[in-house]
Amino acid sequence: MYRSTNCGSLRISNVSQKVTLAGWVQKVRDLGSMAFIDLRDRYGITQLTIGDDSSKELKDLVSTLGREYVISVTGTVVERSSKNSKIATGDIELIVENLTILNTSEVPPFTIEDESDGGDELRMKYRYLDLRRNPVKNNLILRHKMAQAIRRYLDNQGFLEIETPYLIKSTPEGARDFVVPSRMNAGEFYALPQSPQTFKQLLMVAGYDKYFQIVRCFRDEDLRADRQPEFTQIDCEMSFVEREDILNTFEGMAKAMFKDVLGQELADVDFPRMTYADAMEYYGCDKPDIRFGMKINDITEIVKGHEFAVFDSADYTGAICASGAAIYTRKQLDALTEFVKRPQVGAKGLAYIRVNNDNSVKSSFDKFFDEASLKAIADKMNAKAGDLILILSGKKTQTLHALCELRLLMGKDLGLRQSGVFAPLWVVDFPLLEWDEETQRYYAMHHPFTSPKTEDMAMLTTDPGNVRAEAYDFVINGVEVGGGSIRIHDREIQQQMFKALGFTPEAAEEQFGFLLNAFRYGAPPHGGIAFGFDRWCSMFGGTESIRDYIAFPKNNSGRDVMIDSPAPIAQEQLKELSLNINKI
RNA sequence: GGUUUGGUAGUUCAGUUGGUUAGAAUACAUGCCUGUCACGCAUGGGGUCGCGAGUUCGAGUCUCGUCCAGACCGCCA
Repeated sequence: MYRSTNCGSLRISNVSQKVTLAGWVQKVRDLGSMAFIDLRDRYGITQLTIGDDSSKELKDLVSTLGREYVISVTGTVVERSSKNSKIATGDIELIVENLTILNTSEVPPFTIEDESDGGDELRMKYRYLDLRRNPVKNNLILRHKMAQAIRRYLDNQGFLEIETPYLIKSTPEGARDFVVPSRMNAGEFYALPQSPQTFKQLLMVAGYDKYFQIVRCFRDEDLRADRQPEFTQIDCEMSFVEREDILNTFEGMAKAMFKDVLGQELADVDFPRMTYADAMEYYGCDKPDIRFGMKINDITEIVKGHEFAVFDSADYTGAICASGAAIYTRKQLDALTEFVKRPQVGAKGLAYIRVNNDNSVKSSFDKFFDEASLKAIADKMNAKAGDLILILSGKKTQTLHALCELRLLMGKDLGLRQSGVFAPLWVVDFPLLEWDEETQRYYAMHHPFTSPKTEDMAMLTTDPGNVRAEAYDFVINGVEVGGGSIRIHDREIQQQMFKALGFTPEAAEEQFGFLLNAFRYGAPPHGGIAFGFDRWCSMFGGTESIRDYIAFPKNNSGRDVMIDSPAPIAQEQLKELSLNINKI
């Protein structure tokens, strides 16, 4: 027998029991005639004690132990004379009577402790060692709990978990596909799904009116801290529903997660709703962090006419009011200016009005504005003594984007974006289409199966750019956690939609004929939502990188540095697949 | 594709204006140590300064190229 219990379970009530433990040697503290071993497994750490009355054989064996050796020990549980309150088993220790080395270990390349000395790359290369560490292990436990909470909730609501295929067909819309060559069909390729979108809609046609799946999805796009080429979605779809039914169902799921996983009771809280238009106007982006206010004010008109060319010539001037930031020094303001001028943010410069404690005002453009005019701006923005108004000017879209970034930075600076505080939000009424300058055509903002809002339907042919979609995003703390829509279930409208997207009827038929066909046979009204599971985990776990919540993630370049993939394949394999590599 | 930061001992890092034998901590090894739990003390080994070229009497340090890694922009229906 390797073990009778685990390293996290023994307590004072187990004293005098004879037990067998197995695990990894975390640390040996050899004091000469006696020694202590911290034995670790998934469940915790138990201290093993080799007393001065132990046999020479046992002491010699202990002296050969190194970090991460796998051992099995038998002994008696005793109460410690000096207890350790830092670990759950700290009241007891095991007096070792018998010790077996099950396997040795080389010295690991980094310390396997909560605060490891290993850098990211090294920990990824030896991920199986990294996974032994508590912080990573706890993240995977959190992920497991979340998956269980989701399945419990959706099962209770009558949802069926149904698997959909991974080997499907490439489509030109959306992200780049990962493709898989077919050996039996030379020159033809499967694509890995970016999402099971069309399949879940077909399940609705088939009458499975409540479907979900915790499913891997694939997108061949550049990575980020919160983006992996393969990631997991909580994919859901329902029939005979309107938007409200979906939002209510999944608000319920979110609340169940908050309760089951974080112990936060939100049953009586209604998640706020915000239109896309308002989100853009007041927060400069479609996924606002509403843990704090600091809304964007449009001051384009009231700052014109003071002979200040920057404002007078601007398409748009917007401002935010940072409470209590009037104390910012010249150096800090310069740093903010540098921040907004970075190409990623894209502003030309930064103007400010400081409302001093005596209510006098001072601005970076005093030359053009008298005190009364500055006060008028401050009043419009409800600025109080001690506040700092930050102003950006330029083209509306870019300026709002820059204001959004600036607002988030100020929120962080002023401590308004606390971890552990969660501000969920529904953003609704997204535009249906997005104009692309480069290709001179419309693209579906969500996807081509999204239903226009009924009242905007008529504009689909006359003014497609202003059609709103029955689409919604679920946002927590400025992170897009999920998104979905009511789908088109009418063949005619779906064809109109493809037409608006520039598909010829033939192309639409070739790409999505199976769906259009299905719509001939009694497709019910339906809609759904998909949540980024990895992101939601990292949100609840309190970190920004989703890599910490994936057992074996890929690095910035899409590589798995542990197994060293992707990798070339053998000439014979290429031949079997009828492929020639033509490296440019 | 672009912006930016970094690459020096097993690991995390320091390294001045270009100047003698490249340091610290930790890890590791050996010895001592009876209550440790970041054990302590002593001793010791350990370096292609990412790679290549250039400038120079002399390059870890400066220049160019290149590779790798991180963050961000584009991209991600």
